[in-house]
Amino acid sequence: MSKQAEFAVILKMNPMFADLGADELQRLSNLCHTQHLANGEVLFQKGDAGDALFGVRRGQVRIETGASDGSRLTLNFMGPGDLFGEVAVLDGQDRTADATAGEASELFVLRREDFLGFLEREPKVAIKIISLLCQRIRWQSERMEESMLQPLPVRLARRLCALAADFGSEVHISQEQLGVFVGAARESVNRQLQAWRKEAILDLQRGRILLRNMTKLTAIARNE
Amino acid sequence: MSKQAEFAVILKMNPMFADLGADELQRLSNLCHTQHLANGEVLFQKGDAGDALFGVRRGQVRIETGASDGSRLTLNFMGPGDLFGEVAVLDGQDRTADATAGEASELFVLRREDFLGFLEREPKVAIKIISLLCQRIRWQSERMEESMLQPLPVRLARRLCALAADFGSEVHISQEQLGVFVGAARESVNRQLQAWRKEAILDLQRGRILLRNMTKLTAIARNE
DNA sequence: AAAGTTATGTGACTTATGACACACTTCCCC
DNA sequence: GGGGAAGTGTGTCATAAGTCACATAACTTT
Repeated sequence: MSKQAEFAVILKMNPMFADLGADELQRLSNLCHTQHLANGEVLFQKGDAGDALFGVRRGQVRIETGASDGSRLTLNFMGPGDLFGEVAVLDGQDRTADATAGEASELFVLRREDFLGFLEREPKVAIKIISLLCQRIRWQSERMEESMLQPLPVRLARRLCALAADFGSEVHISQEQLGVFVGAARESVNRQLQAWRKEAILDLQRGRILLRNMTKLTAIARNE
Repeated sequence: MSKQAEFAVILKMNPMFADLGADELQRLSNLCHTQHLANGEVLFQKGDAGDALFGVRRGQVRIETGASDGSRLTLNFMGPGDLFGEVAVLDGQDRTADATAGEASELFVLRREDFLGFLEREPKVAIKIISLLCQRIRWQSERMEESMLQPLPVRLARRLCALAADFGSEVHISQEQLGVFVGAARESVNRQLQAWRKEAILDLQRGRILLRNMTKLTAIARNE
């Protein structure tokens, strides 16, 4: 499979591009480049211009932010097949976090200028993108309100399920960071995790959570 | 001033269209129609196709939703100069609430098909709209998380300030509805309002709130 | 004007979660 | 291998809000 075809598959998996036709997707994929990153290499930093969209071909990229106390908090892990910077490529606003390669990686890069040129040549695609952005706006306002109002166990279960999608059943994250993710105190996170350990839903190790019973966990995430 | 020029002014006031050039705005305004509504007449209902954007020329339109128990909750009031359905006109999704004229009204109507045709002819405008939608997405995700985490008094103050922008200092809304707005129990809303009444920030009447001291209220909304 | 209906005011209780305090463990580095 | 530093486990307490249960007050309908 060609590089471009591989990128097209990744785009297709993202809701933002899922509804594009095969032909449109192909023409778009043809605009992509690739870029290699060594382990620990910085892809972009907070404040950089958001001038490209990235897709992970292989390796891992960590999205993280420097906290005020100097410590770093990982906000997200992007693995093969993940796409990030979709919004930045459309509006060019500055990055709001840092991105660093967690291991030697290869990325697909779609530059903003190329993408905008494409949209200008294909207004029908622009209109589709507009629809998708609108959906996202609606979706966000529905989900957000809903999900922030959920009790901590639900939010926590949802986040663990999401992480499991990236990591498999062994999630490598500290309880502190998990707390930041779900907007809760570290202690509260710990107590909930303990409760679940007693129910054999998961096991705990230092800096690691082993998900034993995804069925129960997703049930909790769906709020019973 | 022509009808179209009047509509252009309304569009210009909305963040979604504020960045369009005068010429683009004019061509867009030329696509508008007007529509008259008698007092109590229904403009659209939940589930209808979102096939147009509306601007209020004169009168008042209530956006409301039928609650499960059959009672109606007013979600918003649109007065002269207000625009609604901006997102629907772009993505055509179904209305998520009902709209009824609160008095005899005249509306500007911009139909979805006309608007999409316009975007297709002017891809540069489409790209601008895309940027604006992206901004909105970012804005939403920032504000939302932040604002749901705020304590009730802050959320309540913010909502009251927003309502004041539409109503002036005499906000006509029940405490029950206010509770729905800010996602809190009616009783909690009442207790907070009582506290503010004692501080002379506002006065309470049946179905009505009189804002006495907007300075203090906005200070609270900004979280001290 | 009597009766019913809706909106408001308030007290008592419950619950979820944050805050603080500290013990214990594991890892890392010199 | 000793001494941090970082991560984790738990108890105690404080607090914000929700829930329930009424009492009242204000409008509506007949």
